[in-house]
Amino acid sequence: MNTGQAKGLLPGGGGENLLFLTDDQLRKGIEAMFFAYRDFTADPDRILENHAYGRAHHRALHFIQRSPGTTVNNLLAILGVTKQSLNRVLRGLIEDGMVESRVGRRDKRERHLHLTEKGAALERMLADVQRARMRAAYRAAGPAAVAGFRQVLEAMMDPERRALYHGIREGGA
Amino acid sequence: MNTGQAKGLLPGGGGENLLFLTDDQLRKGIEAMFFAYRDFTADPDRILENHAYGRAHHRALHFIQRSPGTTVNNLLAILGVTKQSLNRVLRGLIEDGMVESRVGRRDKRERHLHLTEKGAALERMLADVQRARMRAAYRAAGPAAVAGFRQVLEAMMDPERRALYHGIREGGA
DNA sequence: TTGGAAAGTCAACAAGGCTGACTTAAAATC
DNA sequence: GATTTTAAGTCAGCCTTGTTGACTTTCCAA
Repeated sequence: MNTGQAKGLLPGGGGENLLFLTDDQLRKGIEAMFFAYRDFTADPDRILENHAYGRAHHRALHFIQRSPGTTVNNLLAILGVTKQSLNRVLRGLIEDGMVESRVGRRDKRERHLHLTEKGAALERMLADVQRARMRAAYRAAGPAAVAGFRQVLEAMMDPERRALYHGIREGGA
Repeated sequence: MNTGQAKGLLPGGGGENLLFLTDDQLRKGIEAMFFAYRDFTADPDRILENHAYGRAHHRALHFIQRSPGTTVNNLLAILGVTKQSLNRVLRGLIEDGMVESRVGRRDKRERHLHLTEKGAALERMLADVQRARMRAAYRAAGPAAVAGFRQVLEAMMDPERRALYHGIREGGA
């Protein structure tokens, strides 16, 4: 790699300034992702510690809240982990009375996942602190910056993941 | 939480449109971070597998490349892990001839870290694929979006981390 | 009736975090 | 000069969360 693009201006190009594509700018973006992601997860992590849960539990709670009645297979696709890995997490949440697993009505092989009152309360706590940080960042940066933020993140996703990102719905038996 | 802000428009406010601060918009941002970060790390991860290394090794290589001659303590602060955790990773990289650890000239307690030729080559491979994804995303989104992307990520960082993000330099001897 | 899909389980393993305790060497301070 | 502090490194043990592989149960659908 290290294509000519890194130089900034394309000599005969359309005249657009391509300085934002230099290796240095790209590196700053990469480091920003690394640093920001750490702090992005830090607030929920602190709450999870008190409950003997980890980030994996948070993710499960989030997407069950987001799509109540979602099936295990569905969740598997969203989270991108193995059945065994998800099952361990889910088992804990169900045992602790955070998540309810209901046998499907149409297809009895499926299990539809729902948050209990208790689970919804925990999810709300986690979402609140994470949204608080996000809201502060959004407010500080302003609407135009937020639009750009979302655009770049979306462009960074693989096409299949982008489809997931847009099309989380299903569930609901 | 769930302050009135989530409603969108402040009735008596300055007239600015605050729809970008709704809980729904914030949730989309949170999910975008989750999905994008996965794919952001996926390309280097594939390369690392072939070398029996993990993400932790990548991070070490990146920041040593970025600040040649940096000390262990310095790297510790940047990565935000324990000495024991970093040491395990660093030991592997040194044994494999990827990283060189030189006793400090001024302060002989310090060890200054440098990439070897071999280490630099691996780091270049990792950086190349990660930059390629970043470049494609930047190009697709355009310079204005990129500026917003960086602004929001920076606003998401804790102040101390933001200082680190800006002020990685030191090292050098 | 049979094949395949959805879910769940057991076992074993690895990466990469963590804590706590302790050593060595060298610098800094009293 | 003696003492304290700092930088680095090490050993041991633990946890979470990911992995593979093998196997079962249930049930839908061809």
